[in-house]
Amino acid sequence: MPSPVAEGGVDEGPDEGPSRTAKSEQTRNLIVETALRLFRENGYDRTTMRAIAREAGVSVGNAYYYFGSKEHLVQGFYDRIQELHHEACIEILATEKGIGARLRGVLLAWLDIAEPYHQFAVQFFKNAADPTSPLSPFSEQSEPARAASIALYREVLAGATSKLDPELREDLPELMWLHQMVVVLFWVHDRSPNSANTRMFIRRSTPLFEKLLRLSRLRVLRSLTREGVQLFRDFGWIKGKPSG
Amino acid sequence: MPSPVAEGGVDEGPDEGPSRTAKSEQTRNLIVETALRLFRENGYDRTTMRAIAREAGVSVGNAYYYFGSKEHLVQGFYDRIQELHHEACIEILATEKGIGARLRGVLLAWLDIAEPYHQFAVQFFKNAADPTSPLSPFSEQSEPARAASIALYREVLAGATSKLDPELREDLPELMWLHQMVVVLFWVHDRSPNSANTRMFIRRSTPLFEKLLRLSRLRVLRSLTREGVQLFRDFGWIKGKPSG
DNA sequence: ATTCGTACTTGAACGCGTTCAAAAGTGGCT
DNA sequence: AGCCACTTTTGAACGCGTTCAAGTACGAAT
Repeated sequence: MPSPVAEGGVDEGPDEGPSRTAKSEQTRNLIVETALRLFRENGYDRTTMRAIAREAGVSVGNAYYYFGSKEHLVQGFYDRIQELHHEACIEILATEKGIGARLRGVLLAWLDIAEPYHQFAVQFFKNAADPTSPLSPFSEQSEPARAASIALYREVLAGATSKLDPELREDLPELMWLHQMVVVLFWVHDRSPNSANTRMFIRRSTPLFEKLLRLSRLRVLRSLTREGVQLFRDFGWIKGKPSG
Repeated sequence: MPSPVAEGGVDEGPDEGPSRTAKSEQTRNLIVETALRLFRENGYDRTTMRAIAREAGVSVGNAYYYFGSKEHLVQGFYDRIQELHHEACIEILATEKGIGARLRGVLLAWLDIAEPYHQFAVQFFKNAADPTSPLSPFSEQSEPARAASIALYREVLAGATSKLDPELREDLPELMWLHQMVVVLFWVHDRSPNSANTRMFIRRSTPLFEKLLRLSRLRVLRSLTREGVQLFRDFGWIKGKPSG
């Protein structure tokens, strides 16, 4: 499927791992597919690198040639989820028009897609808490995935009919992404069947969120809102210019 | 220092690990002290169980007799911090009277105490994100430490002179504990010298918190506040009765 | 003093993630 | 063909956390 690279052979690939010839791409995919299947079937901890290599028909060392560590295989999980989620959101955003409903739909869609990996997600979320890990959603390596996700929330906002504080509107997509990180944290801890609790949490918290947005336009709350947003900016959680 | 247990010899100790004779208590302490020292000096990852055992003058197996795993040694870190923090807070709470100042003092005191373990804290926070780990601050095993911490925030609130929504007041200590978890998460990610960013974050967010508390008494915000608090209750994050 | 039961201690061994020197494949050049 | 530089693949070996069958120490009972 992927067209072979026509360059001289220098490993100047923009992303991680060795250069991408057709052959190596094939092996690479074989390994990550096998790994994700085993993760789904047996969980992350019980899946050994030796088992992944055996099932894929390669040697352990070969897996490490393409992926720096067992954790790096999890990046495949990110990418897969991202892609499926984006597809699923297209039709949701085409139908729903209220900001609350759009947000709710997007979050619930994520849940549906991530559900098969629930038990395995516990392990992957350990990395998220480690700022030194390239797998942290805050890391530089995760920037593309993060940007794509924030762009999605920009669409959520763009198509919504509700009136909003224009100053807040600018920063909302990034705040919504942070909010999703909270939802994911909730989900990881959720042991109820089919993550019913997380779904209930989304259904109940999104109307509150909508109400909060409406109230933020009130005069009494204006200064609080601004100071709050400025705090987020100054610490680099969202991109707006610092107050300095 | 600890009085020997005078019982028949059945291992019915209320907390984890084997029974506590004077001898075993000594060995246990020796191991955890050595571990914490090495964690401080070399970080968590670079400290091996073999090194801990060697430095303590015992065998590896002996360390595992007292502590179920390397992670369990981290519980010693929790306990140590807890104790020092409580001591430090006594005089702070005796002098400061405003709710914002009290909260700020308590949080900054925690930072001062935890600072020597900063690099090691990254590792320990991985466990916090894992709900299946007994080391998670949300786990059953951490209940005593969590209760002690919440009691501290009850004191923070009790001695404060500010007027508050009485309904909110009841649940505030637990909400403040959740807030501290957020501060810790921030701190773990903070790479600035002497955690200056976290200190700045505390200094700027506590006044906002105070302002938010005052505003919560306004009529327009009442229903939002109630629904928000009820959400926290229904999902068991704080102890108030569910709305069922 | 001997025995007995329990508390404590040992260190070799296991399975894991990971590394690395060396082998095998691949394609362009003469 | 033969050589060369490079990419890809191999699997034994390393160090780690952890386990466990076997040992030792010690107070109480005989």
